[in-house]
Amino acid sequence: MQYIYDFEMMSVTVDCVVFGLDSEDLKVLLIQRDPEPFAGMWALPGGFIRGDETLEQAARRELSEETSLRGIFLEQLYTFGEINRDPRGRVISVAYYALVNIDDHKVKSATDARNAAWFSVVDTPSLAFDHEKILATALERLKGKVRYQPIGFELLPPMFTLSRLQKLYETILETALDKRNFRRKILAMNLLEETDQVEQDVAHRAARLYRFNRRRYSSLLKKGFTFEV
Amino acid sequence: MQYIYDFEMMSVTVDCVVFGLDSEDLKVLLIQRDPEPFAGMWALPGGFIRGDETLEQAARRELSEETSLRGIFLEQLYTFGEINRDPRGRVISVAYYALVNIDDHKVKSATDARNAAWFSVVDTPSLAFDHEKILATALERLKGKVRYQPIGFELLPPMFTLSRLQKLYETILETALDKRNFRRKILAMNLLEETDQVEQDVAHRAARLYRFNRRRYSSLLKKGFTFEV
DNA sequence: CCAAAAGTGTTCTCCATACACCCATGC
DNA sequence: GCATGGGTGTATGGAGAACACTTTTGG
Repeated sequence: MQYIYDFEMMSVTVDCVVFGLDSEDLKVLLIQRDPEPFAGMWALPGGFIRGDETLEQAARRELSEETSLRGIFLEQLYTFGEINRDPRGRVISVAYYALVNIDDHKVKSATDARNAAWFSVVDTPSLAFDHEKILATALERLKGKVRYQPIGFELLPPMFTLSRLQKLYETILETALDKRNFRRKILAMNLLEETDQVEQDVAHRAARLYRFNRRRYSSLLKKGFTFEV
Repeated sequence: MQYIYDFEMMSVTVDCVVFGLDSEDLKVLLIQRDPEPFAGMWALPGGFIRGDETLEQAARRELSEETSLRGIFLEQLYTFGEINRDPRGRVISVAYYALVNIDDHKVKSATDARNAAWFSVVDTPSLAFDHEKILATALERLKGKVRYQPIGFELLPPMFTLSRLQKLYETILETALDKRNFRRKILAMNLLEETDQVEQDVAHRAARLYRFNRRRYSSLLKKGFTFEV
């Protein structure tokens, strides 16, 4: 069977917006491009999709090759298809966004990338292609989604304090939250498990550590529960 | 500049899920395919993207060619890239969904399509390619989005009764709503303009017609207002 | 003992919900 | 005059928002 003509072919890439969170702010992982075009410039990790891999497989492969990240939260964001978004010709890009616990992932660069580094999302260098637009779209999506789905936990280690979680929402949503109200609301959802451990090496009273219970979330989902911060 | 190799090229299509609403239920617009593969089968309107058009332009062109629809609400849905989703080879599809006032659009078929027709979303024939999956994704998106953004109005004529609007939400969300509470809530948002007209040709008391005020919505948006049904 | 963050209850307001009857119109 | 949907108010309960002090720990 052959009904496709050469003139209908184009190139397709994936680009990944990887978010991380440290004690100061929300960060995005960028790589410094080695190949032309835009050699030397900062860009989102990504590359061409191969004929034998799905979109998500391509995104995971590129992440692994360019940043050594594996097994992380990854979700499709949007597909960008402006005609001149790539100087090499007509290239359509399927963008993904990813969330990682930044401490687990002190990244090392590899093929295609000279260098990889975390940048504060409020202070990024200028980016190759239309990657600034992709980043802006990803940020908007993250802000919208984090309130209604329990994806924020992907940015934290498995065990975390309630203050850390609150600060996460305050950072991403750019608002202040009331400590007592936040705790009451988040605990009332019954999605957090209290552990018997506390944070270590702090110069004040150590806070209790909690764990997000995915299992409980899926079962509540079926009963019509909706997460909301 | 030439850095792209032939082996990195693939075909890209757009497919459109067009929703309409009549007095009974939510409908989707399908076309009966003329060309192989899947000749004779029902499918979503769509086709190959050309080198000189953006994704949205391609979607609008295909809609216009295959269904004569123009100037309608259209938004990107998701990109489907399973390896064997198209028997002709590797084809990635960028899906869009559209909302139309079904009465304005008694569709006529044209090129590529033998026939176009509205089907109830709860009773569709089996579809070509992975179009059933695309339709399911679109339905899910519509259900999620209609509650938080005023897109439902796209399915209605410019002037409509409150009962019609309520029925719209009841149909899409598959729930019953309380008439008094619905009216109070929707009117309290201040997004509907009361007109001095009433519906015509009904065998009972004629209901007042309202109009959605887009202008007012954009200005409220800036003040942090969020629509919610 | 001081600095730093942890942890904890109550009040008030507002919004969502539940609920039933009379009215206007066409036939 | 009857069938059909249009149109309207009130009472209750629960959730969100505002708000400040004591406790624990390390240095």
